[in-house]
This record gives sequence, C-alpha cells and structure tokens, in this order.
Amino acid sequence: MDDEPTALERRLKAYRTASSQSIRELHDRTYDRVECSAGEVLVGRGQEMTDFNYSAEGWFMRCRYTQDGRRQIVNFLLPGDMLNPEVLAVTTADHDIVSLTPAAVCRIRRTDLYELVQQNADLGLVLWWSSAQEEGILREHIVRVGRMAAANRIAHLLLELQRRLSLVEDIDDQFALPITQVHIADSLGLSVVHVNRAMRHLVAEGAIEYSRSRVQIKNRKELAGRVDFSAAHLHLDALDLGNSSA
Amino acid sequence: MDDEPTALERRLKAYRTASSQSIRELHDRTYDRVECSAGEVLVGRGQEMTDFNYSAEGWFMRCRYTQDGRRQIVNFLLPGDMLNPEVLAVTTADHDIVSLTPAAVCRIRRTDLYELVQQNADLGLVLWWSSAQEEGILREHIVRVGRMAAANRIAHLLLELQRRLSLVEDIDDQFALPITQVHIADSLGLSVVHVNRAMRHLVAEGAIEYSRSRVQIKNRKELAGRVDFSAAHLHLDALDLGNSSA
DNA sequence: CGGCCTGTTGAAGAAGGTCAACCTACGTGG
DNA sequence: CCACGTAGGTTGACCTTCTTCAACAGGCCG
Repeated sequence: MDDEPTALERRLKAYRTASSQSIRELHDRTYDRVECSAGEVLVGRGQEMTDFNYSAEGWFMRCRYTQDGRRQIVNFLLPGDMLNPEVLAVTTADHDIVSLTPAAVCRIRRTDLYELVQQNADLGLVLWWSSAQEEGILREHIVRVGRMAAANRIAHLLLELQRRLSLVEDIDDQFALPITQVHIADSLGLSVVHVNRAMRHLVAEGAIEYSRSRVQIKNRKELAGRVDFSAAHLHLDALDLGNSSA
Repeated sequence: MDDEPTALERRLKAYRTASSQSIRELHDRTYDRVECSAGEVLVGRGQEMTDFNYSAEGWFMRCRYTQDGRRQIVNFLLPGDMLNPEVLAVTTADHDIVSLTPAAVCRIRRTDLYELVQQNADLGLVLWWSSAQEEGILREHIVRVGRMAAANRIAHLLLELQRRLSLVEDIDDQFALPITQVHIADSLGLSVVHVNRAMRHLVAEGAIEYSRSRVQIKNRKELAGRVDFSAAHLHLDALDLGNSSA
C-alpha cells in the first residue's frame, strides 16, 4: 500500500532467507488493522486466539500477574514483532499482551496463515526464525534476572532494546524509551525504588544518559563488554541455508 | 522397533492433533542415536547444528555462563523433549546443551526434517506445539525467578518438573529427581546454600519430602494453590483444530 | 487549581549471598 | 577389608543487595 516499508518488512528483512515476496504475502493477507491506545489488554491469559497478530506500530508487553497482585513483564514487543506466531498449533494464551504506547495490531486469519505456510515454505521458516529469536530473548532474560546485579540487568536490557529497535527504526545510541521505571522494574524482577537508584548510578558513572523517556548509551562497546551483552541470541546472522533445494 | 512407545511418542501424544502416524514418521527418519554419560556438552554456544535432535533418554539442561564463571540453567530437557526444534530456520546455538544423566540423543538430518514437514503439515504443527510449550516454560521460569520467593520458586519448579515428567514416565507424586541442589540453585538464580535452607524449610513444613535424589510432593493441590502453580503454560489441552480442512 | 503519574531520596529491615566448617554416602585403590 | 578422596548436603555467622515504607518534587492534564 505505502511506499515506505512497514515495520514487519523492516523487522523480517534481517533474515536473509526471507524474500520480500514472502513478507509481502503476509502483508497482503492482513485483513484487519486495529489501533489502540496505551494500556489496552489485547490478549488476556486464557483467551482463545483465532487470528495471527503482529505489531504494526507501538510497543507491547507480555506479562503475568502473581497471586498477590505483583506483575512480571516477560518480554517487550516492538513494531514488527509477532504477537503469537505459534497460533497455528496453540490458540490459548498463557499470558496477557498489553499495549505500552498508542499502537496498531494487524491480523491474519489462522486458516489464511496456514494456507500461506503450506504454499510458501520460505514463509514458514520466517515464522520459525522469529519464534527462535523470541526464545533466545527469553533465555537471555532468564540469565539477566537470574544471575546479574541490578545495574547490569538494566544496562543489558537497554542494550538489547537498542539493538532490537534498530532493526525497525532508524535510531542510534540515543533513542526514545516509551516505558517507565515501573516497567523496567517489573521486567527485571526488581522494585521501582531500586531501579531508580541503579539507573541514577549508571548515569552517575557515565554509562548512560537518561531523561524524559529518552536514553543515550554513552559507549556501547565498552558497556556491552562490561555487562557481557552479545546480540548472538537475536540470530541476526541467520544465513540463507538453501532450503529451497530440499 | 520396540513394542513399548518411545519417550518421543509418549511426549507428543499429549498433543491431540498429533497422529501416531506423524510421530512414527519422525521416529523412522532418525538416522542416528548417540549415547552419552552425564556431564557431556552436546551442543556448545556458537556451534553450528546440522541435525535436528531429540532426547530419547535422560535429562539435559540448557545453560549459559556469565563472565565471572557463574552459571544460569535456562531449562531442563526431559526424555522426549526436542533439543532444537528451530533448526530449520536457525542453526547457530546461542547456549550450551549438557547432559545431566546418562542419556541418549536421536538425530534427524535437517533436510530430512524439512522434507517431512513439507509432506506432512501435521508434523509441522507438532513441532510448533512443542516449541510453544518450551516458550511457555521459559516465560513461567521468568515469573519464578523474577517475582517469587526462594521456597516458592523451588516448589513451583518441582511441580512443573513432576507434571512434565508424568507425560513421559509413569510416576506419581514421588519421583526420582536426578539433579543436585547446585542445579536447582543455578536454575532458580539462587545460591546453593540458600536452596538448601529453603528446601529444608519445605520439608520441615511438610510440603515435600526429599532424600537421595527422590522427591515426594505431599499435597500437590494444596501446594500448587499456595505457590500459584498452573500447568496452563504447558498447553496440554491443545485441541484438534481441524487444520486438515484448510 | 488540584490530582495523578513518574521520578527521586532517606531510613530501616528482610531476603538472600558468601565464607567456612563439617558430615554423610559412596566409589576406588591398596 | 579398610583408607582415603570426592561429591553432595547441612549448618552457623556475617555481610550485601535489594525491598519496603514514607515523604516529596516536577510535569502534565482536566
């Protein structure tokens, strides 16, 4: 429809096997686009999903709530990210998906996606790649929360978000971070107070700058080395494996 | 080959869409079976994987190491679990896979799996289901590590392992747990000392019994309620969606 | 103007980590 | 058969990290 590439296209073109053709097929099967404001629950735990959804604009979070009402944010979803790539096999949501900013979601019917994947094996691989990426992100998040100190968790998360964001938006080391310290706390398994202190600490030592929902990573390489950040789990180097020969 | 079902068959038959036929096709394409003892690194971070692997026997762990040599166990893999279902799209490992017990891994060539999935859409869904399950487990693990107290983390993990194990082995609330407190600590982001204390506490209050690598969950329902455990993320209720009609 | 959301800071306390010692079970070699 | 070594488990004492509670400041919006 438009001239400039959609978030989905920018997001998926990083996968070398993904032909523009395949991605366009996905795009063309989109039958609905839903705009929403920040804080809307798009999918609730236990809900049945009949469509495949991807984010066209805005940020979302996957989250769970504990008995005592506390929240754990499991992952952030950025423009172009798929909300439920597993929908062909599993349709019951096991967590909530909530918008963090004004956002837009595109929908493809499950049966349409199934048909597409059958016809175009390439597309199936793109879904697998995207899903493998998310699994990598989840594993990395477990390492962050399980074995890193508070300040390092934060820096590590920021480095990851910067990298992910750079796939779909034209940003450099300074970028808009449309989430609050509360979200960072609920993502990293910390209290807001401690997140605040740790971030002030990062600012004080010159690792980052931070004000008004904007973050700047001062020396990305140095910081990445210090907190042991690597983008390996994003699998951005996924090669063309010549699957079409099989 | 054998009369009794393999771990893979037991593992996958929980998915109602999975026909025995499909699972047998997977089984029949297995070209190699590798036995290994405990503590062997089957896959190393950064390594290229040319085959699809699944566990035929024994336990494994997915793990990462931090700069300072500490370890985070990201997930446990049980008999019948797939080690790398994403291999069609992504072949570089972003973490280590290590055997925890004497074990056996079966291998299918990537190209063979690709062919199978093309011919049998059912099988593709089984892979998606298995992968979605693991994602669910990873998300649940993030909640455990991020927002639960030590003793609850342990109880929650034990409940999950019991449930997963019951899919492939004929166990009740007492079962063999072939991992040490060190593994539990590295999985839950705790120190061994604290895991020990918390487990003693669980034993003292009568929630579990524990000795010589055997665990007994005393009152599963009560405990599950108390630590907010639900098996929803395992998606064992995945219905037949009538995909064959598409 | 007032309310609310976000960020910020201080002080006190709890959960969990670290260090260190010791104990038991078990396997191995003499 | 016993001596020894090692891996896993257990406990105490002390210390660090993070949480909780509380108060307050700035910005934004009705």
